[in-house]
Amino acid sequence: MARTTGSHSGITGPRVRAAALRLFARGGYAAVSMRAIAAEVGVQAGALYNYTPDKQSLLFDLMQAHMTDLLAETPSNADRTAVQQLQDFVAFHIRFHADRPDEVFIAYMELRNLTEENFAVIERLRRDYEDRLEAILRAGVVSGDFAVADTKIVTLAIIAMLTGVNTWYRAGGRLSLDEVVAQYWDMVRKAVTA
Amino acid sequence: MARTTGSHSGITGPRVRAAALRLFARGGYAAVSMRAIAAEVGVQAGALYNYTPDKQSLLFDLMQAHMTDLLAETPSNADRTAVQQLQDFVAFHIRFHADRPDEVFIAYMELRNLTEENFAVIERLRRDYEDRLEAILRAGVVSGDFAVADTKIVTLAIIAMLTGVNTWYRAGGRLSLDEVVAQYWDMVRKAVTA
DNA sequence: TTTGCTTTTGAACGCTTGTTCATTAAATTG
DNA sequence: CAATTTAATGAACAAGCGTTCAAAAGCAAA
Repeated sequence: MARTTGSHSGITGPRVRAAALRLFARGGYAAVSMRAIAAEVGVQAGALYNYTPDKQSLLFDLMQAHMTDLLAETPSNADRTAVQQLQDFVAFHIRFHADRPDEVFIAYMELRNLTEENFAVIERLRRDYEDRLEAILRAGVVSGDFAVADTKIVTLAIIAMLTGVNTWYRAGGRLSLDEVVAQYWDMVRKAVTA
Repeated sequence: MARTTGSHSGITGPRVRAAALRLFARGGYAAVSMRAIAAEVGVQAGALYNYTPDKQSLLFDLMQAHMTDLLAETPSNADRTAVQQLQDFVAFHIRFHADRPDEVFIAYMELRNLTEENFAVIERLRRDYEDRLEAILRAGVVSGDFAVADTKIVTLAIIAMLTGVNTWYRAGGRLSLDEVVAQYWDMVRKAVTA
């Protein structure tokens, strides 16, 4: 037999990406075989190559889509004060990442499994995101609201702290996301306030 | 030929662990073959099994040694105030981790490549370390020096922030380690102070 | 119902994987 | 120098890897 009953175009593609996302996040890119992804989809390994040229592209496309979404949804309202913009950023970062644990995990853990060219693309997007936060911090320093000696370090420190939420936060746990956001905002605000 | 000229007992073992450490940190556990480790040592793959029962033990032993060292060297001076102890902890964490980038990378990235039993051991050591910091924070809350709503969250937030230093700090870079420690201590102090 | 297109199968390709072991050579001991 | 111990080789094992492709089967349009 070949084509199985009920198989349709347009549905297998997304299922391949979803399976790769789940399995890469769970076991790591190098440890997940194309046959394992195919099994998750319910298909033979050869069929995957109708939807991706190779395994590397599967990883890269997932990471690029994630970073592009992240940048597209990052709030930027120049009418608000630096303090307000920082608060918006903290809330956005925590919520966006909490919604996409698998994507976040892959984006941070599988960088070294990208080819050189693909890595450069993702790295650039990551820097763009960091620059959004650093711009807010610089504006706050200029306005006198923030007292930070080195905006680059504080940028990286804040992002590391916020992203760390994903290592322990689980929906339905002890704390609501609102409470988490409030507590992290409290720490960030105090850490940067003059 | 078998045993090569100049080969000695007692020297290959450490070299195997050092090679595994370097290569695991660089390429990831799953992507590094026993033959690649052997080549780094300058030996054939079979010889590795004089020094480790299998690949998994190689990874586990590296992680366990790292976590055990970390706990053994964590400062704990009950004579000092909570603020002083927190400052000691921040300085220690940054310096200890900056000295061991490969070990740190592996300890955070390769957890999912441990067997269930091995994972439980490492996870326990990690929690012990977190508990050290949380104890300091609780003492500071009791003494009135710290104002933190949830010591567990703040513990995880601080550790994530401090460990993030390893993603960008390089010896001989723009900032000295003293400056890095001073800036992070400034942020941590402000974030937790009443 | 036949034709043509799309999608999947299943086998095959060459290569790499972790691990074992009889053999051999170097180092050590007496 | 001879006997013994230690350590490394190199071939072999079965299994799994990413990827390709002719053949087969389902679907859509006529």
